[in-house]
Amino acid sequence: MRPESEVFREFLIHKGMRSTPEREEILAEVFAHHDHFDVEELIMRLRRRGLRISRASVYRTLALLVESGMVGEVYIEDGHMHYEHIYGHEHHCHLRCLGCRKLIEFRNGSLKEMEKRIGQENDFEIIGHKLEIYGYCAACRGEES
Amino acid sequence: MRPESEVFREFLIHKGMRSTPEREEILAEVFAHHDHFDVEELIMRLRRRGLRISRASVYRTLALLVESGMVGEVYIEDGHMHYEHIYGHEHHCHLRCLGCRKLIEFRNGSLKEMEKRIGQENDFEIIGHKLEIYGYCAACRGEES
DNA sequence: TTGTAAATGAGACTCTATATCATTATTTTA
DNA sequence: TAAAATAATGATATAGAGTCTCATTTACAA
Ligand SMILES: [Mn+2]
Ligand SMILES: [Mn+2]
Ligand SMILES: [Zn+2]
Ligand SMILES: [Zn+2]
Repeated sequence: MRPESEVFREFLIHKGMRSTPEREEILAEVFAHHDHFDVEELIMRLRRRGLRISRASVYRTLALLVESGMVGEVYIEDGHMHYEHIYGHEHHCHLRCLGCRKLIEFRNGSLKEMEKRIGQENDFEIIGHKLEIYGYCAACRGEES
Repeated sequence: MRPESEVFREFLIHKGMRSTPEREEILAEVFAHHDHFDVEELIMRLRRRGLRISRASVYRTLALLVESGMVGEVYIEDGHMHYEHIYGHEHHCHLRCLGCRKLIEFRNGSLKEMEKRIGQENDFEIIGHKLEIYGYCAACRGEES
């Protein structure tokens, strides 16, 4: 698998855009952790590494990463957008606990077939999906009973 | 099936809250159309009916309707929340066209079984799900080729 | 009818995200 | 390499969604 930096640089060049230190640092930080982060958290992580990249550039670069398909948006009912890196990872969906708000990842092969069927039934060319299942995790069920 | 107003009133009473003309009018308007609306649109519809209900009350009442389960939140990448009435309707998911942004509803029986399996595999008590599939509708595919 | 607790409405406020624009950096061209 | 052209950055202003405050009004129950 080709390194993230290379793929991103190619994406930028293809769009007639430039590779900059800021963009490379943000990319590196985004791929340094596997979790669901928000912009504020990302800025903090960059700061901790001694980098003072402006909020505007962080927002702009995240938009580019999403457009490139290397980063995904995660909807968390929290008033602001969250993100996760995707490139190099198998597609997954999210289980959300309504008790502790924890987000659990799970893989789901059978959605592929379902997608195919739904596409045919609705005359739709399907590119992807977002599935979030919500309920209660083991820990939260235990506490209540 | 019991009328919306009755169900909502019961929900309010159960919470120690009061039934008010504003809440009833908002409820009625929400159930007057089957579509995916935002707060601004809802306020406009109320205005057209000669009602001047404050923005704050509309927001507050929508939150109650969502809490009651009669109304669902619809995530549209548009900078603000959208809603749809749910009570009295079979559960459905959304197909979104990346071309014209149209939102198509579809029903999906096989997700029930999938939910069951995923719940067992992840030790999760599943309450519900949100599935959005995105791709290109027939019209948008036609235009391009 | 009266008292009390809750809801409304106007507007201030918060917060996320975007737009603006002067300055700085990168890339191209000569 | 130097100069010109183009794009990106960062500081800050701005926009917009949604929440909060609080004085006034209303619903409900005693
Ligand atoms: Mn994830
Ligand atoms: Mn719908
Ligand atoms: Zn939990
Ligand atoms: Zn379309």
